[in-house]
Amino acid sequence: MTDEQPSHRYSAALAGRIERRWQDHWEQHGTYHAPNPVGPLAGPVPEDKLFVQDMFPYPSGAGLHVGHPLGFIGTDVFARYHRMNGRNVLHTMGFDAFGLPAEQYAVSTGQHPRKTTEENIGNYIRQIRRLGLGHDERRRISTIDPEYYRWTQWIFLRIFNSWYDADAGKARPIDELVAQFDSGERATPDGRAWAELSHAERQGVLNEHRLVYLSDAPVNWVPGLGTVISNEEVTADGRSERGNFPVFRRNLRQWMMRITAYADRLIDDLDRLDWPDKVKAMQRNWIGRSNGARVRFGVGAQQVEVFTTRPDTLFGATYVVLAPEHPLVDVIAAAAWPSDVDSRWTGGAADPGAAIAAYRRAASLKSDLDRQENKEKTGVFTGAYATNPATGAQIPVFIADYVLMGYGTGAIMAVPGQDQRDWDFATAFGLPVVRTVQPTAGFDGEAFTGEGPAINSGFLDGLGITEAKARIIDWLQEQGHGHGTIQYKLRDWLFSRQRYWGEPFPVVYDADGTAIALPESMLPVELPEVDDYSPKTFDPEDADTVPSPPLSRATEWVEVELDLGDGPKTYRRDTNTMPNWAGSCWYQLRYVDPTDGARFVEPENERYWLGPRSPGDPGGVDLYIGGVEHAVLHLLYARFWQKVLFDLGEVTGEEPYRRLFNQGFIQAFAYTDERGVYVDASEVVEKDGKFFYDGKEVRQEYGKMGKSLRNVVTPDQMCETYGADTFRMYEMSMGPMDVSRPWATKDVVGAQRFLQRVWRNLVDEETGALRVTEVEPDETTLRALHKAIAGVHEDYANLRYNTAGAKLIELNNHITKTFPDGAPRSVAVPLVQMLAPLCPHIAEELWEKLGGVESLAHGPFPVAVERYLVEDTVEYPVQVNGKVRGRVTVAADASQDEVKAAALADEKVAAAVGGATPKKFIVVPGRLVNIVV
RNA sequence: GCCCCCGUAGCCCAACAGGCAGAGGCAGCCCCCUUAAAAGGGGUCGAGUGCCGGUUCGAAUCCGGUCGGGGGCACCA
Repeated sequence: MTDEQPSHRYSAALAGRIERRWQDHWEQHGTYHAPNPVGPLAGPVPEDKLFVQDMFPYPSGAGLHVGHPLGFIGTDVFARYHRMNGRNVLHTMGFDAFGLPAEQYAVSTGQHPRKTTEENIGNYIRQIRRLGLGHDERRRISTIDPEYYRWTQWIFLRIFNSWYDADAGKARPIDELVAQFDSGERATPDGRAWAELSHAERQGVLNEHRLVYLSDAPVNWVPGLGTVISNEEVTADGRSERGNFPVFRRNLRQWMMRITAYADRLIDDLDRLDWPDKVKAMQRNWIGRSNGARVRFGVGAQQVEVFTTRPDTLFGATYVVLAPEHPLVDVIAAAAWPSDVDSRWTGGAADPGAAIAAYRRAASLKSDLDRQENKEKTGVFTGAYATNPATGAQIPVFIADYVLMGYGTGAIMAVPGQDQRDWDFATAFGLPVVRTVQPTAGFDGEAFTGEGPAINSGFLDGLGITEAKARIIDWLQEQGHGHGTIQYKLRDWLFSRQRYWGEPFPVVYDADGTAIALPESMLPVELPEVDDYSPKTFDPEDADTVPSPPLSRATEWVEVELDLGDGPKTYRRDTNTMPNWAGSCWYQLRYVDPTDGARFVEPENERYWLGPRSPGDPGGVDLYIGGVEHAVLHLLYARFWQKVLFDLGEVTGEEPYRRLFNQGFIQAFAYTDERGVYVDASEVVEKDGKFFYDGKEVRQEYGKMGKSLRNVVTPDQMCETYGADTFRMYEMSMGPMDVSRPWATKDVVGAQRFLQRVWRNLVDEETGALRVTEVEPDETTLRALHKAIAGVHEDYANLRYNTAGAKLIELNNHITKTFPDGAPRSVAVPLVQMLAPLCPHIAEELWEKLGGVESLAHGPFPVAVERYLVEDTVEYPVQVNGKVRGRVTVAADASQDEVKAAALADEKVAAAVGGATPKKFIVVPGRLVNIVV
């Protein structure tokens, strides 16, 4: 039983006592407080700083499972390593605490979401504190704190009061645009003088330029959630990421952020970031920049403009297709079919008008999912013909739902010879195919999309695709038929939600319905108390519903009398709230200056922690760790805000996160019984490769850790059973940080045994007394030690904690074997120091026992002595024709000839060579010898 | 369908820039301590790197193909 264990063995109970003690000590002494250059947190600051950040956690009511802290511990080890080496390290953690779960919980219980959210935060802090994370707890922030969201609102207003000057390539204050209109430097849309426009008219004009604007464009309406969502929150199959409800495109008046103005910079600046290629690729793909041309096709008196990335194929355009919703469809549609109309083109209708109406009706009944699953090409002829500007040919104009209104111009020129979709449509409708690129020999496919010389293309013939594109664009411009252009998939960011638990907009509407930004002095606009937190939700399938936000029912709050400069008047507040991403768009800036009441961040502090460090450096957090699931959403929005703030001179960094690292996921096995019901995974036992629960065989699955799979393991359980240091050591030993892997509780004991051995090498398990000796370690030990020091330095700096841990185990195993009477002090000390980033509590305890007076948090960290890293002698394996035949040991500085001589002198090698003259003699210095005969 | 990443002992993982396939942990096996037990101590076994081919004196590593797993995008003109 445990009471028979030596009383000072490093058990879970002892570890727990040590850990609590040091957690209290660190908190009381502010051990992890990082000084700022100026302001309330000012202190002496070394030039060498490091800002390490975890992705903003949402404080879920379920608490942490062992997968969550992987990244948190990873950043902590990195921060501790650098802190011990003398850098000023900023590491903390706050909470992204607005969001749907708290609101839904509030709806079902009637409790204020603030209450449950704060309780969850309290529990979260308790859990992460127990892990020994070295956070500067003065810098904890929470997005729901009015002192935080006042600045979220403030940034919103800065963006609202800005426009994008495409000529300057940056955002500028809206006043400067007003000045341009006022002076006549820039013409108003209808040519009237600025002074002649009414207030509402002026605001209407500015709305077209503001970086935040009100839009009536189609948005993603989710009746099942009662709110609209952004494009990024819609899944590939046209449903809401949250709740998996159907999404409908509806025209609703909503706030939009003009992120498209930054499309080029958001793509181009990816090259300046130290990010995983995968994430960069996802962002590039999402922004979707493609170079091409807009080409105008005459249709009667009208012009239909199409977008194409292959203007070089213009000579092969044999028909034109408009999206069914395209506004010109009704204008150009012929009154009657031509006499010889192909029966496949009419949809069985009597005339084009009827065919179009029927086709549109059918298309509107199809969900996005239907459209994607069924790739059979459908469409109807409009009865109209367009003129191909290159060939002069009259080509039919169709409508078809494979052309999307939302991309490009909503119209295409169809080139079946070079585009498979057009080929499919042409085949179904009996349309001609003209190849304009010579397919490679032996090509037997349909549309040819590869590289080749132009054919059937008049003055383009013989040119490669790139030259042909350039030539035709020049020609289109000369002839006035079109121009080269760049197209993006990225759309503006829908920025309003019909929810309660989010940041209110700092905007009111006057009697004309014009949006007016509140002055800074009126911030924060606080959330009002309401009786019912729920947005009105609807039948998820009912598209004909309109949002009804909870704030609209807070009538006393909505109707407000304010003096905005021209006397007290009644205004209406905006009843939307900001999306959940708003708070996380700028939180690294607030970590830097969490208590600043005068500014969102003091410029000097921003420059120190987040500014560029060298010419061309975009600035930003030095290491940002989180899951890859935010590759597009959060990371794109945050980059956008940062760039706006940079343009406006509010910050010096052009990018928020200089270096990004995606940690892997910890997954876990789950088990189902014969009914397919999940059973408690912790009760399952393995026998001969089969799994049993309660004596009955169960089936093993593998997946995310979660309540529904009944396979959750919590850090609390691990701390209880093994201690936080053991848990940290194990998580970091499981593999490289970026690799996903299965959780295995049974393996944790390995980490605990290691710490027990370290403890035992330094401390008498019976008495608790230090058993470190003053003996001088032998040469072999010193070599092992310094090799470990050199390796551990490199591993920590490169996030290779698994190998760093292995090197520490190796060194400790050496001590165990070599010094049964206790570790020599000169080895024990660096061992403890090197252990500290991974297992800070036990390291502090041992450091104190060794006589350390100051916490080990700020070092020292051992430095390897070069002399012990170079070997005196080297053992070379000697290969003959690639097979190892013998080994020779020579002096490390032996010349190649000496190595050769030694190799040939070896009996076994000589036998293998057999007296033949070597054809080749390879000596890889320090590595091996290979003799080719 | 297109793009990206990954396949090394029973399991999790190492291997600098191509150079003896093994650092570390779990499990297994043996021994010690123990009335007994293990979250104790000591020791030990174990793969030729998914498969096929190429380059090379030499390939886990580079190249081509193939199979398997994971992820992203998907009628974006």
